[in-house]
Amino acid sequence: MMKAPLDPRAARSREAILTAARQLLLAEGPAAVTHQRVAQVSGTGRATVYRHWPRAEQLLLDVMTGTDLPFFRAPQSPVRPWLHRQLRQLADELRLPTVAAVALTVIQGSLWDPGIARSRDGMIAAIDERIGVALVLAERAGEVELGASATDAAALLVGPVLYRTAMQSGRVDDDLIDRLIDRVGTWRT
Amino acid sequence: MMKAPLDPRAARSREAILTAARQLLLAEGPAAVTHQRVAQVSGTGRATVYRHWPRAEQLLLDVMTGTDLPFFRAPQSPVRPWLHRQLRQLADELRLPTVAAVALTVIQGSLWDPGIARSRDGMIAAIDERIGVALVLAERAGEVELGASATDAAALLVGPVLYRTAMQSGRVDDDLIDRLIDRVGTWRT
DNA sequence: CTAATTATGAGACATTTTGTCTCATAATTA
DNA sequence: TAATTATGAGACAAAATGTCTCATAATTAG
Repeated sequence: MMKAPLDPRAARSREAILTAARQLLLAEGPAAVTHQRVAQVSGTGRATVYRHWPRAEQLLLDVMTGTDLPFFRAPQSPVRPWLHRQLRQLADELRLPTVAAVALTVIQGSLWDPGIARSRDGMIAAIDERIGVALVLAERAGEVELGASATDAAALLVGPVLYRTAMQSGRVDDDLIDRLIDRVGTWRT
Repeated sequence: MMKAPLDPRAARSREAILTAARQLLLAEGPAAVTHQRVAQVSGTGRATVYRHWPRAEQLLLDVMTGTDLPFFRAPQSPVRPWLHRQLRQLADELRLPTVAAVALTVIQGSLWDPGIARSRDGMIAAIDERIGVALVLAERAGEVELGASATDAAALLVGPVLYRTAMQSGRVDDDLIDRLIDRVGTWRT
């Protein structure tokens, strides 16, 4: 990506606007992310918000894609404890209002907004692929014998975490994480 | 619940409004459920919509609670095939835009609207409890030896289905369902 | 250092939306 | 048949939306 050498004033405005929009999404939900309120909160002029993002929905999308969720990066051997740490981090972050708001807004927004749907597909594909890479790594090291494809494994691991945090609004304890990992294949250790 | 003997005109309006609101939620998302648009689509007067639901968010909530999801009702013995059928039905329904829209709007809306949060808690508690009843039934029949609590079992069963349909936007095949059921305990059959 | 460029905030402006009325009318009920 | 009541149409003020212009200040080019 070529980033055009941006005028520092524009960069400042852009950043202030994105921050305010994120703040509004957090506090009051996506419906609160309007040009007017973002202008108020960010301290910028209303026209400036319109200049940078003519449509509010695009701003919201940028807020969400801007908050990238760094999960399951850089697998380490042995894979099991690494996977446990990643799932723990995922569970912990999903309890943070910031992350939950972005994640659930992406999930729901994909139903009607193709742009958001693409964003979601990107995130999910990344997660699925990273989990796949990690599990293959574990299998090559003789650490596990896989019982599911990468996408199935991702569903088996992440699905329950999501359900527990977003639906049951409860904590994911380490026992549950262990149980999830157990059921993705047969571990030799 | 005492239902006040309602004027047929009011009942008709109410029904038309709810239908239109559901339709709008489906087609364009919760942001489209405004008094004005609902009035247009339903063919009722704008004032009538305001009379019945002074706040649009309340109307949206009624739309969602009105669409009740009849899952995991009335467990049958043997439990395993019944559980399989229920999960299949859940997966199939979650692929319907109607159900997905309501479900995901509830999930996301609970972050900011306490009323929606209560609604979600009710749904989830019902599902968890029904799954729990079914699994205890199976255990008493010697069909399975449980390896998880009711809420854990619900997360293990429903979580992956939700992740596969809502996030990976893919089909839940019967093999996956079997695998899910397998991992909720040790089955004797 | 100076001059040209450019993003900004303030605000004007027409348009649309929102929320609250009133009122004549038609459906319902007593 | 007469009284009640929900409705649609529309008036109305207030707020929000989207698009302008313009003077100003920050930035950049020369």
